Amino acid sequence: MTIYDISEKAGVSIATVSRVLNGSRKVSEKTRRKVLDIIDRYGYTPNAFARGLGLNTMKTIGIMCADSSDLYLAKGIYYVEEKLRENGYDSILCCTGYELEARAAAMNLLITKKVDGIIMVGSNFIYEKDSDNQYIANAAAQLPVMLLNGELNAANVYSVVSDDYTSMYDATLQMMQSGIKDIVYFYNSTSYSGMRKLAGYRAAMLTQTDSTEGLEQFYRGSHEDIHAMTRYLKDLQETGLQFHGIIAADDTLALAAVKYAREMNYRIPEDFSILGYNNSMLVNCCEPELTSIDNKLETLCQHLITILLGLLEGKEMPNRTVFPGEIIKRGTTR
Amino acid sequence: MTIYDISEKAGVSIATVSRVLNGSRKVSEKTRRKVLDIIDRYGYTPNAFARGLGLNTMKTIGIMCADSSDLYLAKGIYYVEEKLRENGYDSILCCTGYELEARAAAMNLLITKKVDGIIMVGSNFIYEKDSDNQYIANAAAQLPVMLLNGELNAANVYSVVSDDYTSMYDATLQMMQSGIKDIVYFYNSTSYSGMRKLAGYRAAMLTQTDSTEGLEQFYRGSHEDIHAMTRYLKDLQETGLQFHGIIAADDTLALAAVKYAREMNYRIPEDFSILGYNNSMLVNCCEPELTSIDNKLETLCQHLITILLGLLEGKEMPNRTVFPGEIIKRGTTR
DNA sequence: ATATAAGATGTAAGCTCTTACATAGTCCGT
DNA sequence: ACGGACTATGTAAGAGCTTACATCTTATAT
Repeated sequence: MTIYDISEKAGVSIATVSRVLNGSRKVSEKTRRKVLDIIDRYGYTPNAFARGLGLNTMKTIGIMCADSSDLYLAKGIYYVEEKLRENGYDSILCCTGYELEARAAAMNLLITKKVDGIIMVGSNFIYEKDSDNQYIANAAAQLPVMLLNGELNAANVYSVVSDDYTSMYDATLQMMQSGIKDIVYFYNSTSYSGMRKLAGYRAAMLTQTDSTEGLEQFYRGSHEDIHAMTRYLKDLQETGLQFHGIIAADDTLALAAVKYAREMNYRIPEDFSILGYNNSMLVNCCEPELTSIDNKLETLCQHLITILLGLLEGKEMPNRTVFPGEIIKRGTTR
Repeated sequence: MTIYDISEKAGVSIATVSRVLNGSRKVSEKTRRKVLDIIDRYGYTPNAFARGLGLNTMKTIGIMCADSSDLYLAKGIYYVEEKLRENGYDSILCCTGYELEARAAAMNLLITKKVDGIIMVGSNFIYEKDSDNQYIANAAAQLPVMLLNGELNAANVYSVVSDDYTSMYDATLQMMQSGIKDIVYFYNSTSYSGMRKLAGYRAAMLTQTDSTEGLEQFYRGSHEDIHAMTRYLKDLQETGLQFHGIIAADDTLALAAVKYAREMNYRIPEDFSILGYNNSMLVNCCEPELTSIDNKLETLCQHLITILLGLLEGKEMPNRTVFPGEIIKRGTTR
């Protein structure tokens, strides 16, 4: 069933059918009715390839993500996909893992598939080495590239980010003001936003201490393995390091911190404070419940899509928008 | 840059270029070299639409999923997507929510986009009413439909499922044999596999009790809100129902159960047993850690993809494959 | 009534590939 | 040396849509 069949049955030309299909206004109401009627009587759907060939777009956005099973990234994908579909676009998903090469390959694949734009969900690896980001800049030469919680100074690359620096700065200061000075920063990602968080922590610490040496702890293991994270903290304690607070770069790490503190028989929050990040469902999973920073993921995604759609309509759009986060106080901090 | 440009620069016809591109063997080695050389000198990539038009496929699989931010489904998407890409396919993702209408619409959209097959990740709503599944059967008339943890008796629909019934049956029996008779079944989904789990629980209970009346508790609220789940259990207790064990249909519900038991000051597992399902990262999030059933999601996904790829090559494939689960014993059961 | 503008529809070219069929070139056996 | 059987390559016809441009209607102004 093609446009020819329809045009024949409706007694009009294929151009008219095409116009009806595309909502062009140059069709009389009567003709439109007739064509629409035939179309759904015969259950015709246009061939997406042919259409793509003619229009040179298929209303599809590529989503790149290191790991769709990551709690936070999965939510990002969810919001982005939802809002795209509400606007008549759909999404090709590419989960790349964390290797640069795989990411660059995925990017090319998406471009080959003729997506109209690319959204990078999660900021991993942005900013590691400057040259490592070349693949993004290259892609941006052909289509708009949106960075959710990432940043890159290149033409046609647009960022929507949470102000992780400030959130972390404020939270750290708050914990210090509650009387804890020996706060470990526990993180597992060197992504753009990961680095911003670390910087916020560090800046706040340095307002009251000389150095954060030894306190910044980078955990390399599995992002899901709470056991291993807990063990890491125990090992750390056994090296002789004193600490009575942990600020974690995400809720999973924070949960491990809670576990550690319990095993050490610290009272939380009287003897030991813990702060998480992302305000995910995990905050309710421990006793006491986790204080965590909400970085307003849904809002970020909403804006990101608005900007992308604007770009696709040829409008000028801001190439960097920043949203504040919010500290959600619960039981693990004073 | 089109195939014409390349053919001209290489001094051959477009047919030859096309043959090189498609790995046809009817090209001399010398010509192939020459063409390949030009292609990558000019960085040419074939137009996916034109190619799709000609070949009537774009090596793309549609993935349907109710909620990509669900812990379990997200993992499913992850595995499926990974294995597809390893085999040269990529994926269009549609998150539909749980409404039938939205699911049917998403299905049509995928078909319109000319995907080569559809994978339904998670079994929600399959089997609710028979007529509700018509949209799946219809889609299957046009392309293979794969059900991960779902089932439907229709042509060209293939299932790969975990044997949830048996897992749940065994686990329930085991808990009863440990001495607990008043076990609540705590669930929140009427999906196919949800129903199978329930049936397993029920069958096991009925080997030792007359009825499970009042013990099967269907929770309707948010799938992430542990507070609400805990409250639900408290309310239940306040109605006067006696229970000293909870078997939950997923780990989130089980975590709420742990929380409930702690708040009631039960000792776990001495006074109170809890079983989770999915063996997700959540099992480490409580004290004691959660006994949970592992339904081998990665294995399921691997087989599902193998079957799909087989079908796409025109092979005969089994339309139903079942894998056993495994009870992973931890601290919440005796 | 006539010229003109506006609106509706049709014609045909174009988008970039794939591939059946035609042709040209090679090699073999007799 | 010639017909036949290959192999390598080219030609041209699709594949199903969009859209600029041409044409035909109809309404409007004079």
